[in-house]
Amino acid sequence: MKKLVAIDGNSIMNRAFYGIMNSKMLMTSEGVYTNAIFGFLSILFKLLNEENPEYICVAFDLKAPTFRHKRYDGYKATRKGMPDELRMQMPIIKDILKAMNIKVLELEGYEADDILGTLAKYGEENEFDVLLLTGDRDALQLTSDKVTVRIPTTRIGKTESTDYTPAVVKEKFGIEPIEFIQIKGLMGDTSDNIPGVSGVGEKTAFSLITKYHDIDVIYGELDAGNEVEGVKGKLKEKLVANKELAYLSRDLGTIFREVPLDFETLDISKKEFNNDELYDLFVKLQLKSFIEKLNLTASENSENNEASKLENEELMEKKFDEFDATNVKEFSYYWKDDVISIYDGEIVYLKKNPSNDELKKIFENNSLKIGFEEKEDYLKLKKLGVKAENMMFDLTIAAYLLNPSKSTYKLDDLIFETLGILNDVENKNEQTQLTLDAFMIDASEQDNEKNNEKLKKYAKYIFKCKEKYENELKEKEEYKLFNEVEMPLMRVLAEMEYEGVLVDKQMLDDYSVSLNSKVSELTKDIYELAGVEFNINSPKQLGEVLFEKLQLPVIKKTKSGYSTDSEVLEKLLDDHPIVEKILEYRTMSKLRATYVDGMIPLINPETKRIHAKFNQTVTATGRISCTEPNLQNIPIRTELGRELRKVFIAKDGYLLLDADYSQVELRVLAHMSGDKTMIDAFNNDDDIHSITASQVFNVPLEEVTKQMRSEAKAVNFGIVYGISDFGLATNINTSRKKAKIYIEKYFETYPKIKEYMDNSVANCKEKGYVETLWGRRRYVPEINSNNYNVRQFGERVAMNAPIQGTAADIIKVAMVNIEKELREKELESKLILQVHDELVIETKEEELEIVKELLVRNMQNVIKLSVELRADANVGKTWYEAH
DNA sequence: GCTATCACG
DNA sequence: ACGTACGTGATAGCC
Repeated sequence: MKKLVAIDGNSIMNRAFYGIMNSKMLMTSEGVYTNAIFGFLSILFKLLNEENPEYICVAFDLKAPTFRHKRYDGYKATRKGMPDELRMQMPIIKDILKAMNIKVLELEGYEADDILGTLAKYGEENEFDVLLLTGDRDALQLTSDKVTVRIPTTRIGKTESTDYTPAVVKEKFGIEPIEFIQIKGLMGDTSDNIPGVSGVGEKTAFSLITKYHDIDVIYGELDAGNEVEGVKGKLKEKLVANKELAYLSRDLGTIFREVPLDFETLDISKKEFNNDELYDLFVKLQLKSFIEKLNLTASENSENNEASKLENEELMEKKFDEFDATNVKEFSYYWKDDVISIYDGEIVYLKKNPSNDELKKIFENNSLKIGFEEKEDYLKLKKLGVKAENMMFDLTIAAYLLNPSKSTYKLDDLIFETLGILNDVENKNEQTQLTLDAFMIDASEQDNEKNNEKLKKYAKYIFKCKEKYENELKEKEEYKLFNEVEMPLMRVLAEMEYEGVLVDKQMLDDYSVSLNSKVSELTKDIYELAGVEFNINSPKQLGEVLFEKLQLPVIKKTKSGYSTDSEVLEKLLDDHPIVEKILEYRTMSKLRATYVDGMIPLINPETKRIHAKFNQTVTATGRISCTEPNLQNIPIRTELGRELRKVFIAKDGYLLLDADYSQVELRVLAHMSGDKTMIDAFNNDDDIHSITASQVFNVPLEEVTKQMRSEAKAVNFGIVYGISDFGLATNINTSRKKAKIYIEKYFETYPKIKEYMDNSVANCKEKGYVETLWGRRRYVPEINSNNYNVRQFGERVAMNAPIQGTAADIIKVAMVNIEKELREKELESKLILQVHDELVIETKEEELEIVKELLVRNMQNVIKLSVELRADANVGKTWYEAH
């Protein structure tokens, strides 16, 4: 039997949109959402693969009113329109279906459901095996011997589904498929605003229909004045009173199966995909995985023929010996494992197992090195004794500046997005070929050859990407930031990683032992107080003990159960002695797991130092992040945690010199907003939080209490984060009303700040991005969302990113200047850490005074703002003393 | 792989 | 009526 598949396009797109939305907001770099398209196609390709139907089509609803609207004014009246993020994906999916040569059916006056019903009927009458794909349970009424309804079960990341045959329907719902319309008649449908019989819900409807199968039977008996078993009292009254509505609802809920489709001319047979059109669409939508999955290729006929040319043109190759870096102004390279490929814009060179001398020939010269993740190369070379020069165009960093919100910057993705080339499509095809031929040709030899070809292409594509990126950076006025801040900083970060920070391993080991004994003691106490042994680290088990066994009041819930975070535990302190122990346990076990046991294996046995990674392309705001380990979140707020800083020490003859900015973000805000009151406060060297408190709480400066200052501080922070009354209220534990008054007062005190914030939001709405003082951009597509929460988030981002980002710019410039001056003055002190507003230098004792002056001066003189930048320095043998 | 928690600026 | 403070990373538990 031939297979016919009919899909409810609206319903599946809807499912896909909400199904994938939470996991990741898929969209192209220009802000075109693709999550529903991605989900729809994932489901569609899976279906095509598994079913391989001879006939297939997709039905969509049209906006025009249907016969149901004419029948009943209220039909779908309460339905909200689809969100813009989904709406914009509808025409695109239709274009894709067209390129796939899959028939799209839309008929004025009918819903997709009706088209599915009509096709199903046609299929039944003409001996087809019909499969209906929809997310809507209403379609279950269509199942029959020949018609199966498939409903995807929305699971994030997976496309699973349930197939409904009449047997499955009977088993799950206890009724025949066609009886679903009777159910509709009784219970209606809130989402479509079908009334049903008021007061009759799911339970009653199913029990009545299981027994009587048809509302005609029920009303027949009732009209005849007979007793109907199970229909008494209130229920009987309601059924009688709402008879008309019941019949209307049944009609509305009945899928119409006589849609005027001309089956004579309708061609829904499955055809070949149009490679060129699909390729172009997927390139535009940046949906690389589908190009891979379908083995689509760039073609000369496609819109993207530039990509196809680039991909197919012959590469001129010369022997590596003929490469002379001093002869070219720039070249790109790709270095993987033991092979390095080089492209100078015309000629490609390949070198296997380069010697140190050969590496020097490549990298120790003045020509511009264009690469991918150059920091890693710089470090690798430095460890080999090669000093890379003019390594000043890194694709990752360029791509990051152009869009800092991406989660990864993989080379294949960058090539795909900028050049429209999918780098390993060919490779995939050939790989299957290769296994077949393996017994005839030396596979590894061929493998190597393929690999070399790929490496050469990488070098070329990196060169081509650079041209585009350079232009784009210039267009967006981010080139100076790239060339004068980020690229020089890359080297500074590499040097910092190379240096690392010295750790007192003995002290760390001792700390581990003492924490171990404290943790086991606490564990014992907790078990005793709970009267049961359980895993204290499991929030689930802990929740059961606290809130079920011990009956403590539930303060807050999480998605999966009781919340047991420190905020909740603080509130329960007086209710049970176990709470204090748990809080202490948490502190200790956090210290042990993350900062002691987690850190020990990261000490390099040769240098005795921790060489953490400083990442330059992670944060959306321009800050640096730090991993393996994260040295930017070493405890300081509690004395116990702070002790840990004693293990970070300076080597013999050296000291740790630590300087941090005072209130950079607020100073940046004062400058960018131009608020005179705040500028004056900073320039008078006043305590900004106290000044704020005195204004907001309406008291003279001398009468500001600690409590008031602390709350004013929270308001200042809140302002920087893009304040809301709710957020401030939870933070300082007060009412929303009071928080609102504080904010109003704040804006009265600093009127220009209010103006600046409003302006940031308005500007972002118009341009789609915000920028820092150095022109660093962050795109904020959320700001035009129809979803209130998403939009609010966008607005906060628009307020916060320029401030946090400008502060990041400032310290980055300082770092570049500091490293440069240290180098030029041939000092032996080295920058080793950055913690957002703090820098640490391991400084030679004899150099201390020079370096201290140099450090503070460079931090303060980054830029002349309308407020002074202030940095304060401290010295010590350990980080504990220095900060 | 996701969730909850907690460490920092 | 609804739920939000901004930016990160590491660990443990759990599916």
